[in-house]
Amino acid sequence: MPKEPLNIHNVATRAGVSAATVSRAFNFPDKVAPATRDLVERAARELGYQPNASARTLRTQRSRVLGVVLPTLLNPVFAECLQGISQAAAASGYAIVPVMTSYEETQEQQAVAQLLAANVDGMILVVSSPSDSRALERLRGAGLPYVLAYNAHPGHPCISVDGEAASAEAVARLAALGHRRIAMVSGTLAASDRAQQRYRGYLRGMAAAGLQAPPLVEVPFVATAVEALSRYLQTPTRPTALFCSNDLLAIRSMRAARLTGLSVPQDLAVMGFDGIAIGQDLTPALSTIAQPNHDIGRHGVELLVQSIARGSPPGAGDSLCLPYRFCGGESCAAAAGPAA
Amino acid sequence: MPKEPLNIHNVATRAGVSAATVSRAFNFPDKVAPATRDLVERAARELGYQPNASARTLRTQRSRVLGVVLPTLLNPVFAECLQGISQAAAASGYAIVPVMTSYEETQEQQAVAQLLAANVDGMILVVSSPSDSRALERLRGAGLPYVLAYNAHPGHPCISVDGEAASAEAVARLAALGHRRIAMVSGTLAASDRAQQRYRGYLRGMAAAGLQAPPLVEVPFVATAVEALSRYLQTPTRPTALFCSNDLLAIRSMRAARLTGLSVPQDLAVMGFDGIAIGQDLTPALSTIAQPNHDIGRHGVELLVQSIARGSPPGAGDSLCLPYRFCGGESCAAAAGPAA
DNA sequence: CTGTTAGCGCCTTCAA
DNA sequence: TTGAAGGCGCTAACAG
Repeated sequence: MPKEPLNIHNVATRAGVSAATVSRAFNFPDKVAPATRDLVERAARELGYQPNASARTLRTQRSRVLGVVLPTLLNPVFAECLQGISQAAAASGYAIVPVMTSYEETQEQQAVAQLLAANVDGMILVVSSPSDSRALERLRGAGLPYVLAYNAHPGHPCISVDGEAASAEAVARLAALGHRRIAMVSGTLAASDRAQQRYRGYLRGMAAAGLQAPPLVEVPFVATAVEALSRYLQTPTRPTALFCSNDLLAIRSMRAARLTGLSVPQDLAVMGFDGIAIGQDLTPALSTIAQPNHDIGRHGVELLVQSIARGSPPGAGDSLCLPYRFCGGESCAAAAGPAA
Repeated sequence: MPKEPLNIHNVATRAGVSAATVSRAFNFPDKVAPATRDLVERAARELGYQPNASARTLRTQRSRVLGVVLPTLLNPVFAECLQGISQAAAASGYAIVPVMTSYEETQEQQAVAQLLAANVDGMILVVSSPSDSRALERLRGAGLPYVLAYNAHPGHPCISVDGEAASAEAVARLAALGHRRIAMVSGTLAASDRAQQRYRGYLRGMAAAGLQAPPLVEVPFVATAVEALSRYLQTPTRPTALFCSNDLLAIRSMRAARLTGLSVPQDLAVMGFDGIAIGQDLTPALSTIAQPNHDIGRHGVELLVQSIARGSPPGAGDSLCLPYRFCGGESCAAAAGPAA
């Protein structure tokens, strides 16, 4: 039983019309007589026909697919963002092709190349460093619409939050609680421009509060983060507050504190950054700078879809700086008074 | 500057050969003379040429794309699994198109229809109920290779763990700790066959331990889960141990306990199910049944890739039951002795 | 309003 | 080893 192909011709024959009419019935229902349309619709339904996306893409040069380049899904920030992208894309009739890069520049390049070959109509990317990215150069060269997410850079269209201001505010809040020894915890600083931006904000906030910033606590390896932090928290000059570059680090810091015998927030205040959902289900609930992860994805999609509709790629001028929200939580409290 | 199209013909001209030769140089490098191959490769590189995926797909009927149907990325279980899928797919030269269904059967159907039209070479799905799924019928009818993930069903190829046995074991361990009032907490039971499977295992485990199972605690809404659980934990006949249908529920249960003034694990033991990574960074670290989420995704991809290579879809006989791992954690302890 | 025609870019016989 | 030709399924001019 060699099943005959389910193409437009087949449907046309069954409906007693031409292929062109079937095509029109699908793409411009108004341009076809109601009676004919019914004929076509019935034939298509009976056969279970769906237009072939590849043929359509080949012919129209539009795939209705958006590429997404992300570091990883193991950090809920990006999972939440991708969820937002997915929903917004679906609402606009787009499919998505995500590619994970593990924070590696070479993988970013490969991802872009792969997605270009796949004929995506646009791309949303989170890169490690927009300044000198070969991947972005390539993209710009191709003239394909793209938007950066989370990254902030004057030369590219970006959906981001002002991480520097947010970090400065976070520090200010900790200072207002009476903390003076506020340390910043970060992953490898070089691996992410967000981390660097947040570090700048931290330094600014410390300066504004008239505090001296202790050395940055860099925790490069996830696997040993809790251990490293525990050791750090046992030093006699340990800080009374930690500002963490992201929520996962903040959660690990809380664990390190507990393992060290410190209670959060009484002995140690912990502030995160990102606003991942699970932070609010912990006890203590995580104090953090919440980014609108879902909306970052959504706005990225909308910017792309609009630009595709109007036929010109988004530019740096289309960048959007979304508001962040300070999320009180329970992991920060007033500093203990000096040992009286 | 009307940029000329970057097609195979163009490359051929520049290399001084025919389009067919360029095609061969890309697809069967051995079937072309080394000298000619160099010519083609150089021309392609200079032009930045990459074969057009849509045209290739149209011609060969193979897209090198796998569809993935998931409930949501907001539960880290699926994010971790998708990460595994993504890596395995990339390793085999496949791209992925994920579609989120919000646990809704109608969305599952749409997702399958959409992915079929997109010419994916195979699909990995997590559905709410395989037994009577219109989506799966459609898929089977199309003869497209597919695998279920997490779902277990004798009529379909599945990558899963024995959730019933695992649940029974979890209960046995709680019973061994001296707990007698062990309640199960679950989301909407009807929304997921996994939840039902785990509930069966719970009942079996209770029976085996000679314990009477209190009524199932169903927590349908995520937003009010902590509140509902807090109320539940204030009842005088509250259990001393909670077996939760998934880790997110377990985490919320721990928070509810704390809010109610109970400490975990001293006053209340909490056991989860899933093994999401973040559970191990909490304090107390989550005791749970860990599933190999990454590997579930990976095996799904490998099964599909193999079946595509051999030209026949996977069958129920190809199902894989992966081992789960009991993860000790810190959220379960011996039951407090009876008030002496 | 509908049909005819041509071609999107590629692969794959078939012939040379 | 290479080239020529046809067609995958669809859409968009252009006729009618």
